[in-house]
Amino acid sequence: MARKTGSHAEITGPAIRAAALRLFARSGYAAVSMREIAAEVGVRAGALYLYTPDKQTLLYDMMRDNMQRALEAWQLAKIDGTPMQQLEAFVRFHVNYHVDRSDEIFVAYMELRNLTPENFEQIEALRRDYEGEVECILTDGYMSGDFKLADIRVSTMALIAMLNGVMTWYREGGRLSRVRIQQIYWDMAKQMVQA
Amino acid sequence: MARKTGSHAEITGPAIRAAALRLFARSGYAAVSMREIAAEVGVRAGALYLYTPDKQTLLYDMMRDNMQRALEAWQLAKIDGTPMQQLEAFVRFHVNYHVDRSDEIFVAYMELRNLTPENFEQIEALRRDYEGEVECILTDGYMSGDFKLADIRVSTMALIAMLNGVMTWYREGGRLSRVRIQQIYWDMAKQMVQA
DNA sequence: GTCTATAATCAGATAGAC
DNA sequence: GTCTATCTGATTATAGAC
Repeated sequence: MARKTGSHAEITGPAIRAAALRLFARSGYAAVSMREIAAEVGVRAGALYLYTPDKQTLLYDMMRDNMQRALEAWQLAKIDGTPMQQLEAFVRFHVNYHVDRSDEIFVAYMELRNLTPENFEQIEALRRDYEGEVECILTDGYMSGDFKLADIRVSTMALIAMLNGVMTWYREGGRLSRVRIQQIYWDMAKQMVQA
Repeated sequence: MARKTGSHAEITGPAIRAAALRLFARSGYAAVSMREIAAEVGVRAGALYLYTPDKQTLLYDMMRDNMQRALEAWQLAKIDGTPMQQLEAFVRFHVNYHVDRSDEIFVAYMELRNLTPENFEQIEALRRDYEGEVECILTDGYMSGDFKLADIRVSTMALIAMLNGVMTWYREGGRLSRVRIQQIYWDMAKQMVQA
């Protein structure tokens, strides 16, 4: 990995973000030093500051980009249709996205408390946008009588929490295929909301 | 809080554990210094080492005690009966316990990666014991035909993840009473497993 | 049992050479 | 664009006074 002096802006920038993501996901933001990130990339710690003003901004930019990417991906995946069809699209999207990008999602959930108050507000707003998408679907289904829910807000939190669980246990090449896992979670979600 | 020299072993020990729990829950193990814990208790950092050999052991002892306390509490709360009755007892216990001791549970989930490998193994074993209790109930219900589950293992993870969600949003004095929250989660859990 | 003082190390971040 | 060297301050943990 070690490398001599030279210009590699195009690869070093993304490499830093990738290394930081991997290390933050594994050990947590506070436990990872700038020197560790640099070593993973193959540069010295000082070189990192050509790409980020400080460690906090490195975390914040990463989380903001990840949340925005997730929101954009959902905007592309969402469909028109009945509340039940919309919910199925969401469950399948969410499970798939969490399996594909578990480090990003893991950091987005675990490192909220390591953001400065101002940065936290920004990320929290994006997170609420994402939650709002689910709450809209559940509200539509509740109003139309398609869903039976004791409490829309709690159901939203419960559904998301249930689905998020997949990222804590899923490992590539495990017992269950991605499609099978999608199907299992969709079966459970359907039962949770059914009228 | 500040206090002069004197002997207060009976109160300082518990005070350290309480302060560490609160601070670890709020900011994370790696982001909390021994000085911060000491300041919260009203002593100097050196005094902490009369009560713990090091910071890692402080975390490990706390997590082990918390997991064991949770397991013991469940042993007292669990009942005989049909799988459905046993599941109801578990859901109500779990939600109640998470609401009552959210800091303990939060630390137990968030700080696993800050344990040394040996300590992690111990805590992980206790966590698996707890999960095993749920998996047993679901297996019984599946075998008897009371529950309809696509995959017992995934259902176990999904149920626990869904219930754990309560600790991320519940706040004392909020919109919903504890009994109401128990009921809502039990309704959702029941729908998730119903045949 | 707690304090003060300190050792030893490591953190984030910057300056200037190449 | 990266490195070496360094600044400044914080960290865990210990030793010895009281």
